[in-house]
Amino acid sequence: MKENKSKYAIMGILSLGPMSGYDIRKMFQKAVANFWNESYGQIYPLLKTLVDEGFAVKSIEKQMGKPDRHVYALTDRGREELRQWLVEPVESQIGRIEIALKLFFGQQISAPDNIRQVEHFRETQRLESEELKALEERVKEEKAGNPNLPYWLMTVNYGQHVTSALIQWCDETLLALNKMTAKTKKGIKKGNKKECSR
Amino acid sequence: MKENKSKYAIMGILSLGPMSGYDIRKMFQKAVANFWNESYGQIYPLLKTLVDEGFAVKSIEKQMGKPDRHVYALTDRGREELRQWLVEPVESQIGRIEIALKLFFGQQISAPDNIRQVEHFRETQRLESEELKALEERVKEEKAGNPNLPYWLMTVNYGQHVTSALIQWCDETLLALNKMTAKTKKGIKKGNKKECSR
DNA sequence: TAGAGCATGTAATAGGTTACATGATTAG
DNA sequence: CTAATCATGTAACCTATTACATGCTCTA
Repeated sequence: MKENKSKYAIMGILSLGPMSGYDIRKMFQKAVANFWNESYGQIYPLLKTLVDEGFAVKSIEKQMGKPDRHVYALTDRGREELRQWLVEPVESQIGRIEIALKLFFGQQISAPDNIRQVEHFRETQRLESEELKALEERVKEEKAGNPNLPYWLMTVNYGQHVTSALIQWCDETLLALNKMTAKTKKGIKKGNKKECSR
Repeated sequence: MKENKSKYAIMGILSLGPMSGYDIRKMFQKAVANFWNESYGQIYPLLKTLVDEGFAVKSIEKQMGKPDRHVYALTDRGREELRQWLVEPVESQIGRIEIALKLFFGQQISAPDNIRQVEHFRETQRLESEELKALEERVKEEKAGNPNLPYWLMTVNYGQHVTSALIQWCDETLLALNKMTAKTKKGIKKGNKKECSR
């Protein structure tokens, strides 16, 4: 069980059509950037091993003025290997969530510092949410009729569900943090009712 | 910006009190397992560097029958270093979400295979959700009065928001996948109305 | 003329898991 | 008697990012 996920990610991209390493990178960045990424340092060496294993074939396209394109295409064996991975159930992966880790140690810093932290996180999620909305529109337009479209929209929807859940969590958490500061301040100075509405 | 997160994670655990590497591992497993993890292979070498950098001090507790405990405690400098990290805003990290990647390539496999995949994922989230509920109860009971408690509950809440959002996403996605198969089958045999309610 | 885009790749480094090595005690 | 728990640590290995090296063309 030492499966290399990057290998399958690259094979998956190649299943959409023959591509160069450069193209693959661009694909990662524009289509799946919100849940996956691969760098050249992974892509180029892995393309070589895919060829060695018989999962892909390479052909060279000469271009004028631009460097040659090394175009890779999945073989039948490669497609079969990919399918086998796709049907294998995903096992739960414990991601590293930095905001949660920092908040877990929140007692070490002041309440306003924690609030600042959560507010900043909320903003990143709001931006992400907007990007996903834009991506949804773009992909619906550009890929109308493409048989992959329904699946692609499901992955966008995944991100949308997560971001809105996190924004909600931020709001709840900010409320709780504000209550904590309010309690602390009450003993020092009362009548200090700052706006807590949201 | 080559910050080693594991280092800060370990310092954070040490901020809760002096501990051995063994204790630290246990802490990760029982308190933050749903969003962070560290293996011995990381913990022991990093504890050594923490001492070298002056962020922790080591003392040895002898025990009878059991191996010695190497107990580490944060120094003032260590606590300061930790605080500096805690207030630094988290930058968005693009996690690798395997279920989304597989679904992105869903066209390569059959609709029932995709359904099986999402149903399995849903089940992992349901289990996770139950574990979080149990963790919440346990921590509320065991850590009543502990000043860390409110922060710890916020991190549990994070997980709860995410899991319920994902369960909802699974239901939506399963509905869409079922519609897709229904459409495909309509042309072949009609009157075959399998239950799609949920 | 500077910088972005096209296009390939490698090397150094960092980050992380797993297996291994050791060995006593205790609970089932 | 077996397995788990206590307890430390290292070595081999895998995975991943970043910086580097090269060099042409097109646009601002």
